[in-house]
Order: sequence, then C-alpha cells, then structure tokens
Amino acid sequence: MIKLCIVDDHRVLVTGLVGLFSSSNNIQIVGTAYNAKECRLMLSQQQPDVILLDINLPDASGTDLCKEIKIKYPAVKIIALTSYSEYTVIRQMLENGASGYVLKNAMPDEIILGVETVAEGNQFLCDEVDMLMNSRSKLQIWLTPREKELLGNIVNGFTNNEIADKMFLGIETVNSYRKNLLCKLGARNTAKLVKMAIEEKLI
Amino acid sequence: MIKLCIVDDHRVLVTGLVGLFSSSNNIQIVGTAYNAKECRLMLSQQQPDVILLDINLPDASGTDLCKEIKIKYPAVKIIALTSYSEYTVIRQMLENGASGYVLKNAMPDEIILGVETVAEGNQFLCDEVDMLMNSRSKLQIWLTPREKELLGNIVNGFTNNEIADKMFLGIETVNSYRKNLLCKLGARNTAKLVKMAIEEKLI
DNA sequence: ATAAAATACCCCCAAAAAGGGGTTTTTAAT
DNA sequence: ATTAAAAACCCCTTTTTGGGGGTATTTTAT
Repeated sequence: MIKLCIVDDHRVLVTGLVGLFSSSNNIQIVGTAYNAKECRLMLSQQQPDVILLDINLPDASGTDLCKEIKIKYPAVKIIALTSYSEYTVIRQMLENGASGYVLKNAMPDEIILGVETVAEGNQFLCDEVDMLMNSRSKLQIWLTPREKELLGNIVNGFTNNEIADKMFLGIETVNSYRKNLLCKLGARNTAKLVKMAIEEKLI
Repeated sequence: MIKLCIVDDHRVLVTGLVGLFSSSNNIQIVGTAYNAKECRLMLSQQQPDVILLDINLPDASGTDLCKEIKIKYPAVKIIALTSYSEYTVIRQMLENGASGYVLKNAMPDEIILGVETVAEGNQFLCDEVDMLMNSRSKLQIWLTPREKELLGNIVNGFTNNEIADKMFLGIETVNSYRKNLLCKLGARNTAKLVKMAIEEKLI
C-alpha cells in the first residue's frame, strides 16, 4: 500500500485527487495540505511514501519546499504537480530531489501511474514534460549563479552603473556579463532579454 | 434548477467540481469540456444557465472565448475560474461579458455561491478579486489599442526604427509613444517596462 | 595536477533609448 | 457643435546600451 500526501492550494483539485485515489486499492491518501505550513505540520505526523506537490503555494516556493522536504525526509518521493512547463522549472525541481513531474492537465490515469512509478523508486515524467526534456531543439539555457543575479538586476530595471554598485563589480564587468547574457539567450536587446528571462523563468 | 457547464483542461479539477455540485440540490451539471472546441460543440447541444470557464485553454484564449459565447448565447452567464489575479485580465474578462470571477484556490462554498449569484443575474467576484478591484492603490493601468500594439513590439525586441516601419509611423512618433508608456507605467527604462507589461499582462 | 568553468576586468565606438521641451490632426463621445 | 481623448509628428541633448575586440584570476571538477 502506497501512502500518499497531496499539497496544493487549489482545494477543488485536491478533492478531485482524493476522489481519484479513493477507488485505488494500492494507493491510500494519508494527508492533504493547502500550503507549505500545513505541509510541514503534516509531515511531522505522517510518513508518506509519495507527495504530490504543487509548485505555486501561497506561502513558499515549491522548488524550495521540495529541497527542504528531501533533506528532512530523504526517503519520501516527490512528484511535482503543476501547470508550469518551462525547462528551467522542471530541471530545478528534479535537481532539488523530485522524482516526478506531472502537469495539471494530465489524464487521471497518468497521475496514478506517476505515483506508482515513483513509489517503486523510478523517475516519472508525464508525456508532455518527457518530450520537452528530450527535445534538444529547445536550447536548454543554464546560467551561472552570478549571471542569474545580474540578469535579475537587469529585469528589475537597474542600469549598468547601479548593478556595478550593487554587486561590487566594475562597470566594464557588468557590460561583459550583459553582452554575454544577450549572446547566451540569443536576444538582440534588453527588451527581448527581459522577456525571455521571465517567460523561461530563468530568475 | 441551475444548469451548469464546466470548461477546463485540468481534468482532475473538473472531476472535483462535478463531485462538488453533485450533492447540490439546485445546481445540476449538464456538460463538461476540456478545450474550446469541445465547449463549442457542447453549447450547440446544451443550453446551460451558467458556465464555469477557465482562461487557460489549450486551443483558445479564455477571454476571446468568453466574448464569442456571449455573442452567440447572450443569456448564458459566465464565471471565469482561473488562477490569474491580474487587474487587466479580470477587467478584460468582465468587459467581454463575464458575470463572475473566481480564483482556483477559492473555497468550494465560494464557487457554489458564485454560480448561484450569477444565475440570479448578479455579478460575483471572489473575495480576493473583489479586494483587488476595489483597491485604488493599485494604479489601474489601461492602455489604448495603439499603445498596446506598440508595447507588444517593444516586448518582442524591436527597435524604434523597426517599430516605426511595422506600424507605419515616424520614428519620432514611436519615441513619443515609448516615453509615454514609460511615464504611464512608471518604469525607468525598457527592462522595467517589459517586466511590467508581462507581469501585469498588459499585452 | 591540470583543464575547464566561472568570475572579473579593460578599451573603442556606434546605435539606441531616455529626458526635456513641444504641435497638429483625427476620432469618438456628449 | 464642441470637446476630450487618441493618434501622429518634431527637435535637441545626454545617458545607456550594444558590437567588436580582448586579458587575468579564481574556483571547481576530473
């Protein structure tokens, strides 16, 4: 019997999931939570095998919470259940210890299969996500910490001078980083750079 | 008896909603759809009183579909059921004929109340949305069609020259529009402008 | 140990954007 | 018919960004 917990702030979706698994004879829901706080409390009382974890919680980032849970309870398997289909988010989630990634528009059967698969110790990605991760066409951008930080400052409207100040860098250094980012992301100018940074959730 | 339809690509959520209303004795679900195409087909056969409509459909924009439905079937009441809480989206939805706006993290009771309220011919906004729309603090930005178009071009990385070309305008005109946009949105530069445009879903 | 990233730095110059001031002509609403 | 909003246009100046070249230290992983 697989013990399952659900963490998602969409209450009706949680109800739907409870209903979905109630007819299963090898999966049992042992807890639900609508935010990170409730999730932590729940885990201090229950020891589930698998957690279905939303990334968009009101009081925490799902990626951070994932990492946190995996440090405290390394045995538990986590499946991200979300509508984000950006490469960066998926990769971040897997790096933070998630064993699965399922989109919210997935078929019910796929969600059940996901829970079973990760419970057995294997990785599970829903069809759409699997395709995305295997398509080399999508140039998989990965920025260094410093680049991310600098990009964040650009996105927030700081000029090179201000960024140099904030990050304790020379203006020329900021310039180099900036030109490098343009090149790496294939953007022609700041506008496109910011657009990509936000849409691909690089920051 | 209120006849209700649900249009949402999150299948489990739909299941949850079906369960939620199954116990109600004055609301009856007469149809569900997972995309715009199915929705149109359904409406050609069923005449619901209320539709719960997701904005994020795979094959159409929810705002456009809303307008389309209201033109074809003016009597039907539409409630947006979505996770977007941006002023612009809400306003657009209401302008396109929606009678209600409920966030996906709303309490089940609130969703039921929403359906009942709009069925009676009244408007319904869930707590969070109601507060947002009534807070004058959030400077409610509204751009003219031409401004939106130009902003879209900026976001997509076109330079003033290219925009002038694309929109059959003089360079100076584009310059004026651009400076006006910066002023209207309170942005210091292109980066911030693009960020706001995307985050507030102004385009 | 040593190669490869990542980090930080530099110069020149052209192009684009931002800040400041404006005016005129349509179009839509009362 | 009048007015207000939207749309289109213009000049001047400074600042910021982008395109082209580079080089020198640190880390980090093998």
